[in-house]
Amino acid sequence: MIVNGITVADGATNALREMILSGALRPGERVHQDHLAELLGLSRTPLRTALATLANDGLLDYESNRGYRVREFSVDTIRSVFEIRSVLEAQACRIAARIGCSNAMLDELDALLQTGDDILASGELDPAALPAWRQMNVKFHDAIMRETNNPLLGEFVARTHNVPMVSDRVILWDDYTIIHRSHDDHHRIARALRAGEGERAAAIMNEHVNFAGDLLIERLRQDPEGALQHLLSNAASGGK
Amino acid sequence: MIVNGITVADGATNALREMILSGALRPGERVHQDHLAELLGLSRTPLRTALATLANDGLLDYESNRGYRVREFSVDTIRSVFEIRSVLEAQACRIAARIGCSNAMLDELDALLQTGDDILASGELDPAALPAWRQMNVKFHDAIMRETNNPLLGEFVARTHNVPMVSDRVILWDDYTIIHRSHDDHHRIARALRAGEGERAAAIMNEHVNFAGDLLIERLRQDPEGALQHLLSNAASGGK
DNA sequence: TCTCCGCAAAATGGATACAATCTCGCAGCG
DNA sequence: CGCTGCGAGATTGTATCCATTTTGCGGAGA
Repeated sequence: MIVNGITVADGATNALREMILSGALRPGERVHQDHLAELLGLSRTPLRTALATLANDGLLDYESNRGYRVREFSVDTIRSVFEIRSVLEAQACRIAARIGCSNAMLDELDALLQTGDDILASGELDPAALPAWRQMNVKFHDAIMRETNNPLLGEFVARTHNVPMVSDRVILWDDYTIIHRSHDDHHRIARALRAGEGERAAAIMNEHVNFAGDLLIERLRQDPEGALQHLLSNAASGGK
Repeated sequence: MIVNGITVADGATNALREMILSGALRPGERVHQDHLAELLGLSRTPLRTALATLANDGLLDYESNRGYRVREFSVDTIRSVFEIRSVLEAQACRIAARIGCSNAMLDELDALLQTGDDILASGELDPAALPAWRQMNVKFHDAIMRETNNPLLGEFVARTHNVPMVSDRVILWDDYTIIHRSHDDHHRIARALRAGEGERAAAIMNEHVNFAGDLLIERLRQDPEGALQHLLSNAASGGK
């Protein structure tokens, strides 16, 4: 769905999304319409529109006459979403290769690869470089997605980002080796796409996304509360 | 999103979905709130809730202060959705095989296969048997989906059904050879799942769904108007 | 005749009021 | 002592009203 941030309801939608992703509204918590409307300084009508939107996005659960609650995402659910994202992004590689990537797109990938190389050149992970890295990463995946000429595919992947912590805005920025390997995946994916090797690019992309999921879940298991808080604030600060 | 059809808004959502899928509201047509509210016998408030829901489902387009229009789906878009459905359902096979299918589920698949065999036993396609076939087909795909213990996967596949004619409720019921082959796919998928051969089941499922898409698109190209009208009424009569 | 401006009608967005439903505690009974 | 049923408060669902924006027609001027 196209969002034009002109109406009050759209503003409320964005505000609520941030509140949920940032943890201001806790998973499982019930959403009081009167209370929230007063907090946001609007009436219940646009608020309800926003709530319906977020429920359809999968961030809220709804039950008749019992209102909305913030959806709870188990670790299993997060794993599930990575499984979905991995096959969708892999399919994007197949389609892009089949159609044939444009030179403009391949050049854009090269520029993004260079950006990543520069960030990693120092041999260590500078926390200050995280936002730039995140932006590079999002653009890289977006560029492939756009090249498919399959807007639905992009829509579906965007939906996976509605699950907290699955977004490619969330990066585990603490292990140089892992990040370096991840960027090496980017290099190999770009090379495969340039060569028209769709299945090869798809295979790399599939593992690329799946491993990110495995890593995230491992961290969540090791330190559920700490990792969760850190990652949520990480995501919230990366607003699009 | 869970829909419990208790409220007026939920009823309006379902009514509108049928109107769109059945073609009562034509693609590109503008949706007048006052007019529709009167037609459905309710006020604009629940109607607007329903419109917002369907817009998020992707059946309507929305623009601020200019209301809703019925979304137009090109043939390319339909092709795109089959590409998405094929990889998602294939992934469902992988997951189900990895986890290991329960005996209850395998028995259910066997019963559904038998139902299909019985319908095909006559050696020709009886139009009267279409609803039973459609039900069998939906249940077969659903059973695999449920076995993944990945509710998100089912949610995502359900979203693909919001695109007219992509739903597995829509069957091209005119070529015995093709239907027979399709059911043979079902047999092979079930056998592979029983044997724990996830990748094999996934490969068959992928082709199974993709071919259905190719077939549908070929028909749409041959006789755009006729096939479209026939299939839409086909889908509308198959309400869940 | 064409274009542009402006106003009026229509349609949407939002606020408020009212109805229906649920929640939860308390009292009465077994 | 625990369970059931009732009722008041809280909360959600719907209707109606008003404000804002869009749209389209018509007239004035070039």
